[in-house]
Amino acid sequence: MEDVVETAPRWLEPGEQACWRAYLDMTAKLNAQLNREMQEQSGISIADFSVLVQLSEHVDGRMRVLELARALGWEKSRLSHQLNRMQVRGLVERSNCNEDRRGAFVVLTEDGRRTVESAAPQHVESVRRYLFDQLSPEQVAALDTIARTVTGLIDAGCAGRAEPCDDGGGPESRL
Amino acid sequence: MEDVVETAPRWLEPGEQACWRAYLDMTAKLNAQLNREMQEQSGISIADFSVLVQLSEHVDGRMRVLELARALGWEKSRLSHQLNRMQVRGLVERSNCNEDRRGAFVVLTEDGRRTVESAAPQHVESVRRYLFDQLSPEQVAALDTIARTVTGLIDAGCAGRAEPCDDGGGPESRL
DNA sequence: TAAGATTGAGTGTTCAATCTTT
DNA sequence: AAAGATTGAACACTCAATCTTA
Repeated sequence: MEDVVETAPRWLEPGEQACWRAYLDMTAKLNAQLNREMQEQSGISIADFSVLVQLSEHVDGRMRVLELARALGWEKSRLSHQLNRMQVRGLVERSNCNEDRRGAFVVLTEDGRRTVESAAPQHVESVRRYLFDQLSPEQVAALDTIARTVTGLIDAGCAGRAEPCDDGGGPESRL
Repeated sequence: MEDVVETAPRWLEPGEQACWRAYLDMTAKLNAQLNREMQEQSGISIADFSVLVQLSEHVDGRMRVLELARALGWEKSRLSHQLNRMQVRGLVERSNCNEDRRGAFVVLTEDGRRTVESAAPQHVESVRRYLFDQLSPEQVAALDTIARTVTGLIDAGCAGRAEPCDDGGGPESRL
């Protein structure tokens, strides 16, 4: 009756299982910790900081919204909401784009620039303390490789929308 | 005059910088992708799933709220809100604890059990596809070591801070 | 019609305050 | 008072719908 192909699930190996739990734990706690410290030290969130960093790395602290969204890898609506909150707090301003009236610019305010310049060194200290001070060069290289592999795979499958291409799960990987 | 200890900020090395950006990118995208697939395939979020998995690993699918919070490493208020939403959707129920009237039990419903049992194999497939199928055993080991190092450090420092630093998670669990 | 961007509703997360029982 | 748990408000993220200009 049940013609459903009910393949016996391939669970993770014990080592993989442990690694996955450890990974989840690390990302959750590191993220929470960095956010907490950023909030305490500079009064902004990591998301705020990410936006400010991008802007501060551009001439005049000025960027097109879509350009910013792409640089951050964020959805445009997320960025729009984020910019609203930041605008209310005086960290950024918006201005019109004359070449393409559909578009808009985001501009760093003086306050925004001061904030990011004070937050950056402290944030680097945190990242160093929790991560890079703890890792050997080999571990840094390994983490970098892993991260690029995973990100590359997701980016490749996400061409436009979800529905990842199921390749049958064979050992033939794109790498 | 020089009361302000203005140490020149020690920026990250280029390699560290690249690694950090790659790491942020990976965690954001992997998390988003896994959530998307879970939602599409099983109609629940990763957070829902985590709760269901914990409950399903206990006798009678029954746990004290605080026990559950510790197992997940979540703040109690976050869990409480989460349980409210899940209760509305019929995935869990609450019941009183007779030994300690302050406490409460969370219980898996039939629907909750069916949901987690159907979601688990698919989720494992996703995790395998995006992570473990891509990594060598050495990379898995490296990631595990890195994760434990970082988590351990944060847990150690968190003495005066947040809630529980749990680990020692179940030896025999699926995720 | 499509591109650039914003809005609103629904959902998730955090912090502080609250309530009950020990 | 402390422990177990819930609540409300503020903030953050996602999806779909919308608005304006190209």
